[in-house]
Amino acid sequence: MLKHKSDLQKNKSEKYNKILNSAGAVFAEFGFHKATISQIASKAGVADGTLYLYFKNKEDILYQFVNFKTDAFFNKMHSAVKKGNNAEEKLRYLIRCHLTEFQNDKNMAIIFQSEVRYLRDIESQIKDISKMYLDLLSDIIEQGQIEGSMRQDLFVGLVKRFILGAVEGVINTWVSADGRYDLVSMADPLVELYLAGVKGK
Amino acid sequence: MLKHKSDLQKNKSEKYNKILNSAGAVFAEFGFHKATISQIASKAGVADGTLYLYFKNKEDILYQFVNFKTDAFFNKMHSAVKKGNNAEEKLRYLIRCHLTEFQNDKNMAIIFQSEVRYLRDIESQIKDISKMYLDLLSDIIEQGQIEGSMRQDLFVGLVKRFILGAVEGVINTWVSADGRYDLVSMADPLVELYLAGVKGK
DNA sequence: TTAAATAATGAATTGTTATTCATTTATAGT
DNA sequence: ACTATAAATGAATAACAATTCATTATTTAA
Repeated sequence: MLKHKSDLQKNKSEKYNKILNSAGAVFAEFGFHKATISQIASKAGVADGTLYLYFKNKEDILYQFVNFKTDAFFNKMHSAVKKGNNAEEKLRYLIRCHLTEFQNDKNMAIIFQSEVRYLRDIESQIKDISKMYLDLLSDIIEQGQIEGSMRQDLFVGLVKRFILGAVEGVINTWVSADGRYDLVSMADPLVELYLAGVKGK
Repeated sequence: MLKHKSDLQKNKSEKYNKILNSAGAVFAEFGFHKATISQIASKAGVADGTLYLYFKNKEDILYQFVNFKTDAFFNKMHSAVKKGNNAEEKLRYLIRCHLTEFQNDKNMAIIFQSEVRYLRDIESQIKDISKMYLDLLSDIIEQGQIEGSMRQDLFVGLVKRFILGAVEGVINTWVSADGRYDLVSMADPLVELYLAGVKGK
């Protein structure tokens, strides 16, 4: 019966996901290089060899993890941005969404923030997080300029990196503090800083 | 004669520095983990075993490199800040100095920006770059608030991370682009963004 | 000039861990 | 129940690279 097949698919995919999540946890805790296949396998409750039925090699596990998370992340980001009726709102929703997603998935946050080096090395195959993010920001800023809510004299190429860098700085601090405070509450103050800057009246 | 001794010192220290610089280049190119002792040794023109006369182990090489660079970097940063007569000027000199130093020492820039993960792991022994930097920023912001050139309602803890994050974002982009454009020219526009934000009049 | 003493060498050793694969276990269809 | 197919196992292998150390070269000082 069909049931069999779909059960099988489901199990396969369940094991695949189990491994992927375990890997996420182990990579986040020890870093890609210090993480071992045995650690991941044992956290997933399978034998070492089993990982090689689902993944080409260790690097492929990281690769799949990041691509999977990136996809989900960007779907949410796009939805969030769509909710805004103008550039300012879009920016606000974008930053709130970013911080919310990272706060809700600390393993992802740690891996995205700390495995920069390794991700750069495989970046050609990997969905490029920064690129997609920066593109979103470009659109928002350009819209803001058209609307008049953002300055005409901004150099978009710099502003977008400025914005992304600052969010990442805030996330890094949160990661360093082991996620012990509420990251999402930083969103609005952060956006306010982007908009108004630090200069006195 | 004394000459002998000082020559010896000099040679020793020359070889030590040769290895350190070679290591910097190799770490920057391949990343700490993929860099091998043989690569470093051969770039320094010595035998593999020689590294162990000057350094405890591979990790110690990175450790010495980062500490050495950090010291030099912060001396420059402190001098730069001192040149400013008010908070705004100090901030401007700080950012200019940061970008200048990183532009002039790309290996250092790459290692500081990309080996986050590894540096975090040994951070207890290592001079903490972020901490020192954030402290400098705190002082500047607080001074700005006293002077009235910076808003009273700023949450300094957030603002300083915001500023550091944004510079690092700009540096990361430059590193990704393989240092092909002038990083220092970003300093003034960046400071202008910190101060005035992106909001339209 | 020569004998300590010091520095440098690089092949051999060691340790680690990713990956393989012969074997075992589970599943599906008849 | 039985066979064929698929999935899982984990001990054995392979690959790699850090570290060591017996040996060689260089420097020092009398």
